[in-house]
Parts: sequence; structure tokens; C-alpha cells
Amino acid sequence: MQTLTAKPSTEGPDRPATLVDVAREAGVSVATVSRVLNSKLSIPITPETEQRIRDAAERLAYRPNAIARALATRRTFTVVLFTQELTDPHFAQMLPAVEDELRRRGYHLAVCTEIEGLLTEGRVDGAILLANPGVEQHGVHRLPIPAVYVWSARVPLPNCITWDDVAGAALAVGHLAELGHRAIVGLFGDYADGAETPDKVAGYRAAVGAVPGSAGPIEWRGRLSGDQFENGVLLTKKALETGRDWTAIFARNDFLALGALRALRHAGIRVPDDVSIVGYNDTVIARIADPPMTSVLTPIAEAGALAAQTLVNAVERRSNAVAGVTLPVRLTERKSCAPPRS
Amino acid sequence: MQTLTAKPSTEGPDRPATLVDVAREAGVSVATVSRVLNSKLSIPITPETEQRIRDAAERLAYRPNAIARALATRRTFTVVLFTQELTDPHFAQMLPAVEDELRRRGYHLAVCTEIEGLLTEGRVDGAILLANPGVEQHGVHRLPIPAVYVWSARVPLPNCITWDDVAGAALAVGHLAELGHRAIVGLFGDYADGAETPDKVAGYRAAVGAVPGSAGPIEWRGRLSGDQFENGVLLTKKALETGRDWTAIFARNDFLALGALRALRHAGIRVPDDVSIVGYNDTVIARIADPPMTSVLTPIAEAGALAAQTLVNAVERRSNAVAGVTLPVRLTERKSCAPPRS
DNA sequence: CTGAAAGCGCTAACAG
DNA sequence: CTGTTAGCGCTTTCAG
Repeated sequence: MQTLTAKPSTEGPDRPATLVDVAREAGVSVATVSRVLNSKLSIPITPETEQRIRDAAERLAYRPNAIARALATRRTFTVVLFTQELTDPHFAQMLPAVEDELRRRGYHLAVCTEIEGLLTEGRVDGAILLANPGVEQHGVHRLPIPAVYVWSARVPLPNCITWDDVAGAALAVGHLAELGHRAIVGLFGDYADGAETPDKVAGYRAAVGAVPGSAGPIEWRGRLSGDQFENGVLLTKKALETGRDWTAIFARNDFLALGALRALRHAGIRVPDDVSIVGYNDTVIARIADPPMTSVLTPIAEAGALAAQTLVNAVERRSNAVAGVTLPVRLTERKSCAPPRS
Repeated sequence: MQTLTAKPSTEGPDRPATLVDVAREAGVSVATVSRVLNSKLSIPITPETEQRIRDAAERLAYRPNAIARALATRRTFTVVLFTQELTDPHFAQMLPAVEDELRRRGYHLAVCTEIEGLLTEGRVDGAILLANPGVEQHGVHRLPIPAVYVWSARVPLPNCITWDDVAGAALAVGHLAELGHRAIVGLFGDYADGAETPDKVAGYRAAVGAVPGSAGPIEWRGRLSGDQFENGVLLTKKALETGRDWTAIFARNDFLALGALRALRHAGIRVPDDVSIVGYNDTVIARIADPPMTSVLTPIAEAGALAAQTLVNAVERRSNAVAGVTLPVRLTERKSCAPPRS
């Protein structure tokens, strides 16, 4: 046994055991304890010493202090997920995917709804941002830590996991066109008019324009309320009042689509017999609608998992750059679409 | 200007500025910088010095390191939310409430689905547990940090924000009984039979028994699949095959209730004309059903907010004990209930 | 194979 | 009013 200057730090009785305590208990130095307790693979340690240390740790119910470790290594093993949509079923699809991926990689998950919170240094190793990478919100773009966005985009973007809403809208319209529909309503709820046209709207317009014999875009939108479902009902009612020269509806999201379904049913119009509907995001809402709705499946869960994975890789490579990936959108066909009546 | 032994620590060029850097830049000691930058209220500081420090901090884009601060103060200003139900709409109702309450109190939110992760010391100041406080899962009960449970219970429990599912079930049954129903089906999906009877089941039985002229409990349940909605459909179909001597359904949750609604509709049975339905949790599912469903409102959002609040108080009082609170359950009446037909 | 010691960046006595 | 200094608990060279 050697000099061993290790001394307990604070004397509190029920104070959780520290490395110093374990070192003293095992009769070795803190350095050795640290090495033993962290060794991923086999490091040069006398088996007997190792056992003494493990026993001591066990006996003292030693738990490493994550904060102290983080201060020393500059790594927290925590990743934060930023979003404004904590309640959205679409977000609910990605949350477990992210959490799961992080956990299996040994990382913890934090959630925040305000970019400000990310600016304090050191709290997290990286960030997943459910936000438009094109918009410089509060200087997110120059976070001091690796970050990966998850958002829709027409083209692959660096540091962003994307899918293409233009393609998604085209998929929906194309499906309806193939069934024979020529007059397809676009139901978009409200969106900021100042900004550029949302991808789904652009995709809808382009796809509708490409359908031979198309009646052209028939768009319904407007700022009615924050309630998407209710907006779907109201907009569809209005559309109905104006005329019935259309045979299908493409909605910007499943809530809107369900609202449309409801308004249609209450007007005595049958889905899919009289009117077909395609929703967006393929959330639980589409699955439990009556009839179950065909919906564009945006790969948000995969995107979340991939973002987590990519981010962790970047963190461990100590690199801030991650390649962009574009995931395919698909169509989940259910029972809300059929050929037009006549 | 005095001695000021402050020296920069590491020399990296783009290394984020530290207190030492700011102190040097401002020509004061780190202690003074720390005091100035943390002063909640007015502390004795020469205004001119204070300004010099703030300017220096600004110039260097100084951001306090949360980890170092946490190590020194033993406080992380982070609270973790534990749950197994990341996808449930019921959980989605509480998440924003918790996040919001924590943020306004200056705390951060972490989320975890595995108790193990909580055992590492120091990472968080407290925990909100969406779990049954009666069950000792993995020794949660003796976490080294203040914790508050959020769960249903018949009686107030220490360290737990509760509501009473027995009362909730009674509320539903009572409502149906008042409308005149005497044969009320209980739709419970699957639940572990080994454990004690769930509160909703017990509440249902008791309430049904208390209805004068009641036909007694008519329970349908069974392990069919993990899909609650589908279970609701299947169980209701089975119930329908067996007979139709009942006039109302009380379901354990809104998904089950919606499944029942669907099965009924497809069997040509009208809600609420022929059969009444009451759901549970008052989630978005109840609101967007057709007809919108009456549902028992469990105060999970308030419970979450209150848990956050209570927990933060406990943390700041440095106390592990928090008083239990029981929140009332209510009934949100919509369109799925009416007097029985005859 | 193992120990000593120097930090990680910040806070909080304790002096002065 | 402001500086010095001793930690917080752990990791990590650098010796030996």
C-alpha cells in the first residue's frame, strides 16, 4: 500500500459516495478507480486490484457524478430536441424514435421549445431542431454545438434530414389523378402569406397542372381558428356552398382532412363514393377515421431516428458537419379514395 | 488596478470565453464577475465596475457554462419527466404543461423512459414520474432526488399528484344512469389480471351496483392486440353478437370508445340514439369523433403543471417531501349520450 | 500497472 | 466594494 493522499471531501453522513471514497475504501488512488470503472475494453489492471475496487464501489453504492464527469470531459451525453409542436400527433410519432435511438446509444434526451435555452454553454452535446433551416431563428444557425435539422425541403440540405413535401403533394394528387379525378380541391388551412409558398401548396399546384384535362387548382384556405379540425369542417362547408364541380380533396394535414370528411358526411356526401380524400402525415387520425383515410406518409419517425444517429456520430467525431439526407415520402392507401362517380 | 492573478486556462483560439477571460478583459477578479453576472437583486457593486464587466462579457460573447455552475452549486436546474407512454395523446396533453411550467421557473426538461437513467447522480434536480407510486419499480421510491408522481389514486398520496379514477368511472356511470340507462357495458380492453383491479374497473362496478334497477356489471375485456382502437371495435362486435340487452357503453379510454363507436355504426346502431357512449381522458380523439364523445376529463395537464411547480418548490426548499394533491375529475359532455331508446 | 497532480469553469466563504 | 482561494467530483497526462 502506498502514500495515497486521498481524503474525503465533505463530511456529510449520507453524502453520496465519490471516487475519493471508493479509492480510500479500496486502498488505491482515484486515478485507478476511474480507470477501472470506465474501462470499455481491457486495460492494464491487476485483476485482484480491479476486484477490490469493484467491491468497494458496490459496498458504497457508488454512482458516478455525471456533472463532474461532464465538466472534465466536456461531454454531457445529452442531446436536446427543439420543437414548437409538443402536442402535435406528428411530433408524437418522432419523439419515441428519437428517445429510443438516443438511449441505445447511451445518450439522454432533453426537450425545449425556446432556442434561448440552447445558448447556455455545456448543457448538451448536440441539438435536433424541428425547424426550417432556411429561417435564421434567433441565430440557431450558429449554435456552438453540432445540430441537425428535421424539416421538409425540395432538395437535400446540409445538416438536415429532409423529405420532400412537393413530392408528397404530387404523390397525393397523382394518386387521385390516376383514379380519374380531374378537379381536385387543395385544402390548406391557414398559412403565412408573407413567406414563400409552402411546399405542399407548390407541389399541389404543379401536380394539378400536370394532370391532362385538369380543372386547375381549386384552393381553399384562410385564417379561421387555431383548430385545424374545425378549419377543415368550415372550409369544406364553404367549398360546398360555392359549388360541387370537384370530386376530390387533398388536405395539408390529417386534421384538416378529417374535418373535410366530417363536413362531407354531414352534407350527405359519401366518402369515397362521391368524393375522395387524401390526408397528410399519416398520423393516428388518418388510421381511425371512418372510413380510414389515405394519407401521405412523411417519414418523421425515421427522420428523428436518423437525426439522432447522425447527430451522435457528429458529436463523437467532434465534427459540426453532418451530411443531409432526404427520405422518401410514401402514400398509405386506405379507404377514402375511389374513382369519381360518373 | 490590482494584482489579479487571473490567467486564461486553455489557449484554443475559438474556445468559448470563460469567466477568467471576462475578468481579465474587464480588469477585475473572477469573483466580481461572477457576482455581477449572477446578481438577482442589487448587490454592492460600483456601477462603473459593473458596466465594465457587462461590456467585457458582451464583447467576448460570454456564456456561462452550465455544467461548471452545476458542479459548484450542485444544482442543474433540470427536471426529468419519466414515462413509458411517449406516444399517448393523454401524455401529449401533459407534456406542454410541464414544459411550460418548468420554463417559466427557469428549469429545463429532460425526458426518459427508463428508470435506470435516473440513478446516475447529479444530472437532474428532481423527477416527475408518470408511474404508479404503489409499485416499487426498480427502486424508484428511493431516488436520491426529490420526485413527484403523477398517477391515479383513490386517496391522497404523499409525493403524488392524483386524481380519482374510481370517481371518474362513477361520474361516467352516474351520468348514464341519470339519463335512464340501467344496463351499462364496461369496455376495459386488456389489463394485467395479476395486479389488483384497476380503479376504473372498480369504480365502474361500484357505481353500476349503486344504480337502482341496475342490470349489474357487463364487462368486456381481453388481450386482443396492442391497438386500443382495434380492441374497441373487436370487443364491441363480440358484445353485439352476444346480445343487445344493454343501452350504453363506458370505455376505459377514448380509443376504446372510438372503436366502440365505429363498431356500432357499422352494425347500423346509432349513437347516441340507440346506444350511448362515454369515453375516458377527454383527449383529442373524443373531440373529433362523430358524434363528438362525452368523456371523463382527467386533469393530466393540470397535474403535470402542478407536479412541476411542486417539484421545483421542493428542490428549492431542499426538501424531498411534497404534499400530495388530489385534483377533481370532471365530465366533458358532448353528443354521444342520450336517454335510452324505449 | 498505479499514483500524484493539474485542471474542467464556476461559486462561495473569507479576508481586506 | 473587491480579491484570493479552496473546492465541486472526475478525467487525464506524466512519472515512476
